[in-house]
Amino acid sequence: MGTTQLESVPEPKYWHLKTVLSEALDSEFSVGEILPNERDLAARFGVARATLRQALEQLELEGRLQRRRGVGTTVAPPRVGVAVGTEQQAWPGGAGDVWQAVDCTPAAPPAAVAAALETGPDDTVYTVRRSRVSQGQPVAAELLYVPESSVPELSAIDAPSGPARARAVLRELQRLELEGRDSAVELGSARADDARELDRLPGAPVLVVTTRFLADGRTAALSVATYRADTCRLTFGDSGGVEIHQGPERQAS
Amino acid sequence: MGTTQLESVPEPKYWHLKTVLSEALDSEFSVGEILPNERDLAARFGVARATLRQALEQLELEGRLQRRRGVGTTVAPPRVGVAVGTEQQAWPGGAGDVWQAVDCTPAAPPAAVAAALETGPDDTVYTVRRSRVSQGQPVAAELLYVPESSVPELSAIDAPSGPARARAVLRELQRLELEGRDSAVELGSARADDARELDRLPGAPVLVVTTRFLADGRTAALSVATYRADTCRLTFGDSGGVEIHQGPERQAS
DNA sequence: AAGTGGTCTAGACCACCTT
DNA sequence: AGGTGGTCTAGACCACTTC
Repeated sequence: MGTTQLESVPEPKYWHLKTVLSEALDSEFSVGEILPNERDLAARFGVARATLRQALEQLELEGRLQRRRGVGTTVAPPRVGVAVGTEQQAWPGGAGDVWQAVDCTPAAPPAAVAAALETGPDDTVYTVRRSRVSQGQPVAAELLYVPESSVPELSAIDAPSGPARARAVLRELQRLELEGRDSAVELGSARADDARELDRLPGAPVLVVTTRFLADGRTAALSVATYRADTCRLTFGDSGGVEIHQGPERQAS
Repeated sequence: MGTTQLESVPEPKYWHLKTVLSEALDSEFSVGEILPNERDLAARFGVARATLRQALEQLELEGRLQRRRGVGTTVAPPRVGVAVGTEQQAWPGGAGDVWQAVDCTPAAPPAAVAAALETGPDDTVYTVRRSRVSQGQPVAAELLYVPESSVPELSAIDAPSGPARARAVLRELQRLELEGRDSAVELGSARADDARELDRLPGAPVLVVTTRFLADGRTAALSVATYRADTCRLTFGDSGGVEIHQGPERQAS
């Protein structure tokens, strides 16, 4: 009879909430502004705090919000574009490299890395830790695996301490002729150590960029770089990359 | 005195749970195998269902699990690598294109797209919907925006219906000389229509690849492609890209 | 000390798929 | 009809930051 079936697929509350909040962010808030706390927001929308949090989580995943424990929830600035494709058609550590070497330890790598490097289980592989900063914020942490066979001239005496040894390894790498690289991007969640370096909680969503450096017809080095997914837009290709953002952007006073 | 402060930073339950489950997946389960249901698993580990779900969500985000309402939770196969960088240094729709045209509607695009295309608010822009299938599974949905000025010879009479008109637009595009492209990758969540096409729920995590096609010194077309983040590894560069996976892989019987 | 977001619980009901 | 995952509630306590 008269029971017209509108809303045959009822929208979940948190989904509708997300839409409402998203529009409010565009029209009523400025970048950097602090939102009301979760308990107040939940009460205002008449939902449980867990439901509100589900909406906030999505908005944070999309880079619209930033939440910090003990502080509050703020409107996030647009994502920063970080170049990962070109601009560095060279070895890590070459001219114009945006990475900063942290330290370097010789150790047997994880099994999956050893397989990709085609090294035996007992071959030593240098693990270089590097970090990348953009606009004052840490955006990525990297583990660069360099098998000993790629830097045969390196002697342990060259550099006793952390960052110095890392730079020595990178310098030795330049002696090889780079034949090509290929990369892959996938979604992951931050390990505890990466999370600390990226100023996020463990499990935060990250974009994992795995790059293989080819020389001498084999994989001469392998980089696993972990980018903050909430704040970064990875750009590839000729120039900067496209920025598609949703609404008006204003600056907090 | 004796109260040695181990575990000064107590690990959250869901995080520990995730680790335990992850190891169990490596050693005791095969790809495609069905896990016990959430209520049983929660009881077995002595936690609330919500806590268990927090762990499962992370594992799904990392591509280790696949959950389907009404069915159950299964062990996911390794992510498929999908090439997005090279292999198609040509216009969309050219030889070897892996995309399948769905339909095409002339309409005013979203404001953000119009800005990137540098078109006026009243210029008509063809919106071509395409989909990409890999190994029998839908992996991506694309919206390709082509301003009318990029396909001046196109007449509406050429192709009355959906897919045919889409192909006509792509064909006209080939007449321009492609000068370059640049792309950006970022994390997003699936809109309702994309989610339906990707066989996921709305809000599912996706990798959004935005590509600008340059010709005549301007942006001649703009592609916004939405890839399933749980099942895809985007590869760029010379060859296939590296696969780093955690543990042993077996096949379900 | 007070206020914030992060974790956790023990329930309830719903939408979807299989049988 | 019965079982699955998805949504939602109303609380509680904890970790962290700021005052």
